[in-house]
Amino acid sequence: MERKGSYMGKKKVVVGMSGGVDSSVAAYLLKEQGYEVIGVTMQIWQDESREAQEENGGCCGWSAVEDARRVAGQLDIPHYVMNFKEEFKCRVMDYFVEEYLAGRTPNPCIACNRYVKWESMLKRSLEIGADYIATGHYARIMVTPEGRYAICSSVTAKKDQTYALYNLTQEQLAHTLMPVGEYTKEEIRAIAVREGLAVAHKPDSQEICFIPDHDYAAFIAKEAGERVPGCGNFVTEQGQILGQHRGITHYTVGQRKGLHLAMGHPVFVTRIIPETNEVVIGEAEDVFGDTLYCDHINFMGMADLPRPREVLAKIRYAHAGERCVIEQVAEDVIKCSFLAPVRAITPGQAVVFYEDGCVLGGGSIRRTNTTA
RNA sequence: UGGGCUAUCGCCAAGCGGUAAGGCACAGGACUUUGACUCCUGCAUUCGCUGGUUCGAAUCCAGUUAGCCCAG
Repeated sequence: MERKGSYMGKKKVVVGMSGGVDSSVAAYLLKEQGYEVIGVTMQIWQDESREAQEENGGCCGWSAVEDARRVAGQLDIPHYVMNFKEEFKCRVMDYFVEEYLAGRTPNPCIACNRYVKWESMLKRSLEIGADYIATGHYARIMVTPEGRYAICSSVTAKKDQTYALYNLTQEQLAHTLMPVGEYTKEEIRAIAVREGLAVAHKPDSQEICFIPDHDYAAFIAKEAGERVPGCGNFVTEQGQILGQHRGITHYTVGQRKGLHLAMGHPVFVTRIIPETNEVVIGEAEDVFGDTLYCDHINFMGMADLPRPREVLAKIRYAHAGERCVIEQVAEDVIKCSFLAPVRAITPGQAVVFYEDGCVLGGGSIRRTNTTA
């Protein structure tokens, strides 16, 4: 495998600047490397209350645009704002709500990456004559011996962001640069300080940016209106009713806190059944499973899956990964059989397959045998 | 209406005359792209109520209230 992009000469690149440290340094590094750099900040949602955003310091608020503009000024590069509110609403926020209504736990960042940051921003960038788009992700893009692009873990495993990028297409990767993937978080911050970038000490953003108060259920209720599921029963796998829940949108598989169930020992959500509006409760060991099926497959480092293959799979962000055998069992369905049980396989979350630190592909978890 | 039993934190539950364990739940904090997991911290001046006996009672006594069981 070889590095991509470094030999490309004087090319034009659009850097998605979130106003944070990472993307600011990304812009700086690319300029140093000789690219013609254009800074772009995406406007993807708008909250009426400004305070909420300022304290959140998220990737997409007001301060984001102002911070990005300030940094672009320091680097002496042009800066534009691109409006992707419609795409974001449709592909991220609506998706987020629909998944919860279906009893699943969505990962909006993955959807945002694939459809907004890349699909929309790349398209618009190519239209204005750019050769590449770049971001501040801690990941690297490699070319496999077969000539396919693959996202690979950065040198800093602890700030790895490859999981959320598994869904990018070959076409998108062909036009993407991730300059900060060559550095550690500490090095990036040091560069920001050394260069006197205005955002050098800004804290990392986290949590879902379009729900600053973290009240997911309230957000879903507001968006879904009449369709929001109401109270229902907490039940055991045997059907025994343990109590009332506040609506399935309040829960995710593996959850312990917030159940208000005093069983004498900790209990966890093992399954959510939207058809009956039930939340199934079980013991700590009941939330382990060894098989899952996923769809919405995206092949990245591997072009297809003609025969079973053992890989490392991550079933949620910040998951270390487990060995498993993957096998294509239908058009757009891969079965994943873990060699050892994994905790809280959650429908809606992504499963991402790795080999030697590089993303082979992944999908969206549908079915599991967590309880059966 | 007689007889018996039980009443301790939101739930369960230690305690048996010496000055209120613990678990769960909950709250706050750390971590975090799952309100996930995990970890840390906090959480009854008070033991159904009223009196009494004791230097001292949640623990003993009397009465009272409530619930459960048996008898009708």
